[in-house]
Amino acid sequence: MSVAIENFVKAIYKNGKHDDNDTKPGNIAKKLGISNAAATDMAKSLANKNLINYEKYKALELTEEGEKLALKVIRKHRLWEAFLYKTLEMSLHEIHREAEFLEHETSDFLADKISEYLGNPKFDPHGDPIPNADGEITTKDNSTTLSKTKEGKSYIISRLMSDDKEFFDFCAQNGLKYGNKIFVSKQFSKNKMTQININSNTILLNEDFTKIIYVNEIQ
Amino acid sequence: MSVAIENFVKAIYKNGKHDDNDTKPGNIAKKLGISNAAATDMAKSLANKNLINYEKYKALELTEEGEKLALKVIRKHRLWEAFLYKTLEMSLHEIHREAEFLEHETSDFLADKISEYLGNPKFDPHGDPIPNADGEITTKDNSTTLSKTKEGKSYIISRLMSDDKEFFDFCAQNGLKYGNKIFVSKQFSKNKMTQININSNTILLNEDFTKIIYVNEIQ
DNA sequence: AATAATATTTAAGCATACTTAAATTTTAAT
DNA sequence: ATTAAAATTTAAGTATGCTTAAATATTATT
Ligand SMILES: [Mn+2]
Ligand SMILES: [Mn+2]
Ligand SMILES: [Mn+2]
Ligand SMILES: [Mn+2]
Repeated sequence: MSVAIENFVKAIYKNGKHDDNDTKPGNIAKKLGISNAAATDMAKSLANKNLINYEKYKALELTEEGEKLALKVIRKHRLWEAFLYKTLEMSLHEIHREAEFLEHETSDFLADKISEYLGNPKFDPHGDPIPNADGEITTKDNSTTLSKTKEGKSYIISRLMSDDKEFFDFCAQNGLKYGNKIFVSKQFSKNKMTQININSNTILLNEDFTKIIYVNEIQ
Repeated sequence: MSVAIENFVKAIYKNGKHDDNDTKPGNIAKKLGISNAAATDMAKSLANKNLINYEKYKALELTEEGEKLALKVIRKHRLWEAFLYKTLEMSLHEIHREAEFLEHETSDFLADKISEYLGNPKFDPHGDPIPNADGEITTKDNSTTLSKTKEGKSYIISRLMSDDKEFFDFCAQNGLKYGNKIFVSKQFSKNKMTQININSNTILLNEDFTKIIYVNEIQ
């Protein structure tokens, strides 16, 4: 399958996960930076290949086969991120940028080799789950966003959901990293801002960031 | 530059190295598995982009710019081979197969990271030289093929020039590896077969193999 | 030097993945 | 329920990178 097709089914899969964002052609088009007309064309072509179900004017739905392909691409993406992060010590932003291309030129064989080398990790360096070779994700996810946490509790960072360089730079500078511990000292004005303590520093985060940082409460 | 273009200039560069194989469209076409007509089309298009000089019915010649691009692709290819060979312990055949695709989706930044990780190696696991970031190859190559060696002398393997799985499998099984030492015990019938000793085994190689195994004499 | 064989180029056509502009349908607002 | 706004689809067209078949030029053979 071509790069265009792989990016397309991946975009449908990701948009489909969060029902706020839907999978109508226009949204996929926006995500991929192509015209709406191109998205409609591609939708028809993918329906022909049995990768999606397409009904005029309706949201796009992946078939089982389509979802499998999407998960394969996502698996390769996240394995690359984990591999480059570990071996070459690249930043969260850099690994994502490279993985976006490498994901399409990686044999299943190589993906498995990388996975094995890393000890078959279940999560990538952003905390995103890595599908296994059969396209299954073992997501027992009971994490919440930082914006929903309670004052006076401690949490472990479980996921940094973004692909923005500025955000990742900020995280790196302030020790906001997958697996690190933070303490929520105050929630301001109906959770529009969150004050946390980390590494004996106090930092104040606004909603833009607290909504993409996922955490698990420490019992 | 597209994958098609990168493979094309790389093929011209490689065919141009050994004047037995020339760089006329037909030979490039054969190497890439495309029609002669497609090769002519591409030649015109590359001339337009100033990557080659094209004159009807003549051999194709890379411009300085074209050669730079070819060397960049070759650099990435060989860095990938070295990186995968080291980290994932893949075979010579496997690393080549993967590198053939990865070479086109690797930023200069990532290539430099890989190079640095490996200690800026000058040769890949086949013994092929790796161009540096400026596209320079430091090839002070005084190696000869095994077919030209003399009885009773010892040599170090410096290069395995092939992309054939059977050959590499044979090499792996018999300790024929970049950097390993061999002793030439006999040359048969005008060097059509060569008998060598390696790891206390005696093996007899015919010309198909002795012409793609390069060695340096041990003084 | 003429002829046959081989290689290259031209021509016409196709699939993919895009574009913009116009037509149509859906959705939202009055 | 009409109407206006927004999204989707259709239509027409483009660039890339291929194909096969025919025309043309080069190279090899006699
Ligand atoms: Mn990513
Ligand atoms: Mn991608
Ligand atoms: Mn190789
Ligand atoms: Mn290649």
